Amino acid sequence: MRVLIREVKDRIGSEVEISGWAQNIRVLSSVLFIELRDVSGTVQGVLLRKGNEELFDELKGLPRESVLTISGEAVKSQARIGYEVQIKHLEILNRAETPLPLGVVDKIESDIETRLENRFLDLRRPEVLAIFKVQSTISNSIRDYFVRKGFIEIHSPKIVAAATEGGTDLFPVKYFERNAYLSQSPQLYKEIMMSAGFDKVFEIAPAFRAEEHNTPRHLNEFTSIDMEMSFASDEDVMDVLEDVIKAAAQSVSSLNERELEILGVEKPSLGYRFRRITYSEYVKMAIDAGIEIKDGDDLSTPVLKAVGGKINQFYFITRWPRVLKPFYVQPYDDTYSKGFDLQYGELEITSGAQRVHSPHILIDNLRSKGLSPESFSFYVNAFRYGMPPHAGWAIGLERLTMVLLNIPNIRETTLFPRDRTRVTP
RNA sequence: GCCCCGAUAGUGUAGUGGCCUAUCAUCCGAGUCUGUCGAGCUCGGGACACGGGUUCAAAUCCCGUUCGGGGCGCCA
Repeated sequence: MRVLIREVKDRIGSEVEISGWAQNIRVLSSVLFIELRDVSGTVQGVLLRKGNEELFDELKGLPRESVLTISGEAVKSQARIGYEVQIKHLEILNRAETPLPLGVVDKIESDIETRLENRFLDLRRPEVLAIFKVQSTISNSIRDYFVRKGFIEIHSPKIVAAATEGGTDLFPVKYFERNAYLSQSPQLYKEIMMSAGFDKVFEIAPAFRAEEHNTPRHLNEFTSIDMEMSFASDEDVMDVLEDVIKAAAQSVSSLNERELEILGVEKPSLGYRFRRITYSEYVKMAIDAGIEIKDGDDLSTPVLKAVGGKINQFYFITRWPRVLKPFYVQPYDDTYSKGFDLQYGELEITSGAQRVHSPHILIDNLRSKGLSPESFSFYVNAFRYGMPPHAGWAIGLERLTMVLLNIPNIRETTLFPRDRTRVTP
């Protein structure tokens, strides 16, 4: 019966059977050591030549990263971790080819490009696995939070007929005799769910953006964590967002101590209240920092770096100018809106807003953004027969993972990233 | 879309016109070593992205192609 390598230390003195990858084999004249790795950790197996000549010779020539099962007694030893497995039986399940296109335990760091080309090998590295164990905690914790608070999980269509928000480029797909697109966001659908009376919904699903960006923080396919709630304001959903982020950080701190240690990252400590800085205040801060910008300009990357780069915390930028936000964002006054972003330093993690709920304002907004209300009739109709006030936001899961683990490149927090030039693996 | 940069063994690199039948490490292979743990030691193997040009001479300079990285725009 197979046990996980992590469990071996609780079975000292008894027989164990473990399976995994032979990540390193050290051969001396009459004894050899084999480091076996599985999802839970590594342990060393040891074999004396004397009395095991045949097994010894077989293992001696085994290529690294071959998959095998070994069994034998777990014993205390002078191994670094204090115990090892004395090999009695061994079954080679699959022999790896040589040389490896990417060393799993080599002392040499490979380029991100080489690593992504051979991602299945790269993902075998404990520090890469750790990222995705943490990401699993984050998404589970957020899902758990929503379910506890009475949100309904939804699954909106990813093949859509038209641009959801305008602006962003979409990936066209052939839909039988018509043209359709991959969804850039569940925005319109989650709002329709408010009209449908679901009250509070969330969705964790891919979003697709056909922008030709080439940066360490953009993907053309990412995982969007969306929420929308009825009878709520921008302030209300900012409270929820702060709660959600703190819950996720708390879960990571308590469930992923080992992964944080492997990654050399401190437990995220979010014992502070997220600051709420209005857009206009932010512009003033930029001006004070000597940057040329005026109220009404978008916050460019250099501005966010100059101002936000000094804030090593989560904080909101609120009340954005209406002209800089999409048509569905509720006005605050003639100039400003109830749209907000959640930032960490210079990086945007979330954007959200209280939404327009009046069909008349919605139609005006669509027109003023140069969009045709007729082509959004499936959406506008939901506003005409009783749409409650509502608000919501969307977090990028990969970006949140970057921030909580202090990882500078979003490709590191994505299993198989889709960027400007990569569709395989 | 605009701008900048890069491409040398499986992997990571050295190299700035002749000293390059190309450096080092890792890796792979052979051998050696009763307990290693980044094992050690000896020997061996393996590369100048592609096409064109300049030159007596090109990994090195120029042009193009392909692929990649970064910055900006835009966004999660």
